[in-house]
Amino acid sequence: MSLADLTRNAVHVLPEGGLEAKLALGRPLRVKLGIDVTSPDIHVGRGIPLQRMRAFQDEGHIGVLIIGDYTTRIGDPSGRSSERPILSDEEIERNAQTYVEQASRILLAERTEIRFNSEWLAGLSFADVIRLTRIMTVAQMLERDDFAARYAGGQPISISELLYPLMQAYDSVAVRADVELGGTDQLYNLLAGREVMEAYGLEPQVVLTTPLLVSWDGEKMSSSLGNNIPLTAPPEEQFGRTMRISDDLLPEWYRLLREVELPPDADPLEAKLALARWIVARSHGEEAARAAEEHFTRVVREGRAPDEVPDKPLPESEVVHVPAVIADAFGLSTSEARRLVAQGAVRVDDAVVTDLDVPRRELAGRVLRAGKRRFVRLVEEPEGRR
RNA sequence: GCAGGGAUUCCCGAGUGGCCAAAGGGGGCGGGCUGUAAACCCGCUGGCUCAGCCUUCGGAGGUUCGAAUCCUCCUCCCUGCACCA
Repeated sequence: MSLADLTRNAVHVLPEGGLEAKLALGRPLRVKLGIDVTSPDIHVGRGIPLQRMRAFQDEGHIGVLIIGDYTTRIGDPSGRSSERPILSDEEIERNAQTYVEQASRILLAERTEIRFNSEWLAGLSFADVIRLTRIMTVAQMLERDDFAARYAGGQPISISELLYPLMQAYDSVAVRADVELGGTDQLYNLLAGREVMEAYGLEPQVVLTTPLLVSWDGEKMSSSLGNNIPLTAPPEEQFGRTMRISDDLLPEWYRLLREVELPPDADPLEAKLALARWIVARSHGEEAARAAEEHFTRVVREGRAPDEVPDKPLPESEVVHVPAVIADAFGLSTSEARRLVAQGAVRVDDAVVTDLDVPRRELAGRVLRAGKRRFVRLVEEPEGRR
């Protein structure tokens, strides 16, 4: 029974029988999951392996969360056609710090061990690195799909990128992992971990992969594509983004995220709303989920202004140049703002604005709206002044 | 090292002296429609208080009345050859 929980939704559990053997050891297993810090967000898709880690924790095992602060300096090329940008130390540091908090929305804190891989990677000597590189061959590396594709397509592959799987594999050595979790795109790296562990005289880890979550655009969820739902995004944002998925993604999302089957006769709208509530509630609690749904109903379904609209002081002049106000209030260029006006997307208290210049008295105290989701209340008094 | 090819607006990708703020697609934004921030249809998509002006086509110079387009140098990428104790 517990084995089924541990491997729910798993795509690969390798080698065959390996997990059973590990469990038979009768001690808490060390279950590793490495995460890169290239982006400041962990999204719900990346939360899937975290959910697996949680399942292990619920059975008394230890989750070892590895923050790839050092590996990020190289950039994992998995599934990418080009090298990731190298982040500055400050950015890496800033991202890493928020990860623990984000992951805690899913993990059991008391059974989580958090490690930064700079802890051991930074101290390796050149000779140590050479020893590591001897374990695998170029041909083995080029077997990896994305490397193979890039090589065949004449795309550049830097030597440092080839080192990535080895570094990640060495993490497994350093933390003595029993099991390593990851998305299916990580299969190669996880298996490399087995090989490297063996070369260092350790019992190789068991590899468990989970499916990649397909987002509303049909692509795998990814922070760099912008089709993601971050675990720490504001409630309304999480809710709205969830509502973007098409109905036929619902069964998959139910299975992978909620870990239940969507009843075949379920009403799509109700099911999607329930899913959105669940996602928000996991991150922010029931109350926030309720508020997010209310916001969605009001703003998106009914097209009305939300309860809380931020204030925006009007400029001093008698006649107000609307594009300038829009640009300033919503962080757009005045050209973009002009286009919005030209397209009839700008309203003041539900009346469509057609003039670029409007007398100040017709604006004061009213709600300015640009498009469906941008609202601001125009006020007389500049903030912080009296 | 040698020889070719390449770098275009957020991305991909046309454009090879004026008709170019630059085709087309993607993405994004907006409007319509909708249970939906889905799908679909239509429009917009460098900046600027905008019938005009200003700044873009890897970088720096140059030719020309006029350059993304021609020339020189530089940077980066790709391919082939050479190298391979």
